[in-house]
Amino acid sequence: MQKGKGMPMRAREQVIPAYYRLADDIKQKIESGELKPGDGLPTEESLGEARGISRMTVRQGLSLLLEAGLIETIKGKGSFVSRPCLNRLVIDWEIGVQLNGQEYQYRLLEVKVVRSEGEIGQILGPAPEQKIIQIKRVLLQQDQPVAIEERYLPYIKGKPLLENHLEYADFPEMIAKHQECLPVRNDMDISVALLTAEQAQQLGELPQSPAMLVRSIIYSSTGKALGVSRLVGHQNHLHLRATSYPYR
Amino acid sequence: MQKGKGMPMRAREQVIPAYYRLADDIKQKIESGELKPGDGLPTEESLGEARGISRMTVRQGLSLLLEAGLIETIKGKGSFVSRPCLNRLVIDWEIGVQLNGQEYQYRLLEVKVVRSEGEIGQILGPAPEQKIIQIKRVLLQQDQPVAIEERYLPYIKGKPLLENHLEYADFPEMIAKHQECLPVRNDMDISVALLTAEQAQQLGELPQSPAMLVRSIIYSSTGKALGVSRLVGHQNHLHLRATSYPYR
DNA sequence: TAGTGGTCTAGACCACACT
DNA sequence: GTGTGGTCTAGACCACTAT
Repeated sequence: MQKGKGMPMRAREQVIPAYYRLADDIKQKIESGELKPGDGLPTEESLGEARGISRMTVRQGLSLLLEAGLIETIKGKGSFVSRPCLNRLVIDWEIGVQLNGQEYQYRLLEVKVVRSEGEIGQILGPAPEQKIIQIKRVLLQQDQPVAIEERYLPYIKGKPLLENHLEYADFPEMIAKHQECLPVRNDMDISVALLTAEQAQQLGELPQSPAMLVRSIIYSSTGKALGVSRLVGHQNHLHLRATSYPYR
Repeated sequence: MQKGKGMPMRAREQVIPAYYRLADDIKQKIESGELKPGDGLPTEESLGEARGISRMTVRQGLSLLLEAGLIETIKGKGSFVSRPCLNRLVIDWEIGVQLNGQEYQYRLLEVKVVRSEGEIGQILGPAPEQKIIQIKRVLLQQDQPVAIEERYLPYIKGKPLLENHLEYADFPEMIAKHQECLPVRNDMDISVALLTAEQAQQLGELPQSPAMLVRSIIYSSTGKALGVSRLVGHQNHLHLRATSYPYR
């Protein structure tokens, strides 16, 4: 723990970079209330002079706070503490997490090639001759079925779906493997639905029971839909948790 | 529009900063497929040489791509195109947007002070003598009630709730005005619930009708709960839309 | 040992906001 | 005009990776 000659002060300080320490100090002051939303920060130059670091290094530190949404900067005026935005929320979509964090298993129900029609056909392809792969799986917790997932993706010659993908891959991963285009966007729609007779039977519920429906559409960078997934979850087992954007 | 002597080439290029143009060019190459996930980028030095800009400027550009999740950098090895993460989704929680984007109105139903008890009491305060303000509002679309919102926040002396806040402020904003601590975090839980008799009556539905329930808890930086909100939405009117993190 | 990204400097000029 | 943040340079040394 001693400094010693092999470890000069200079080096010790560099274990944590100067720009990071600056950002951390200011973050502390904001979270402790010493700096309140709307308050102005010292100028970049004076922040650097106070710590003996150059302005570029100060800016590197401030850019961290900017990314995190802790401050805003206005050219010609200065940097100011911003009010945290609590209306932008992040969902980490890992199905295991959403199922109350408990263990779960998959069981493959069905894989078949269907015609492009109905709602899914509308999304996936205007060409009516387009063939679509449909994959149905059931999610189990302690051998109890808790949700049904249907995935739809265009049938592409020479891009077979490997068995282990069918069993284990999450949807964006499966699409990345099966498609020629790179998937770059995922749009989700979360709503309440009533179980169809078939779904109810597979879940061991009564038809018309309420359930959460999560529909997900994967797009390429050109805006082409590469796949659709529909997850129908038992109301008592499927929750979605979201939290406001980092503000770390 | 001519360059003229007042507008040398140098200045014209600076309209869009060099670091931004670098980032944009690389982004194009990734989205067009010229650069695929896993591919390595040229070194920072060579990127700079090719464009006649310094390495620090190159790094500023790459940091944009890093933020956006388009690339990853590994010290000592290089920068690499990353596979976009489609499992992190963002919800912009603006109630108007969630209600199918249509116009809506609020109607205040009730404001009262209640004792801290039950689920809300558990969250808001261990002190049983703590008083809690309860605010109930109904959301209307075209004069049709579509959702009920209940807000709970600790009663704090000398921090009155102004009438216009009751009517119009969103929840984080209301808490920021009424609380001494700065709200920094919002945890949401989205689930399916059945309408109580009272809720059904207020929404003009049958009791036990399925609905979407969005519970939101606002926290301070010390982890203290500053408020709880429960939004119960009619299944046909309340959707949540989420999209994968920018990847702009 | 050579190559890479990570950190940092001490300047410079610019555009913008105030007064 | 003065002060601020935005952009940019031409170096430097470091730590890490690979060979």
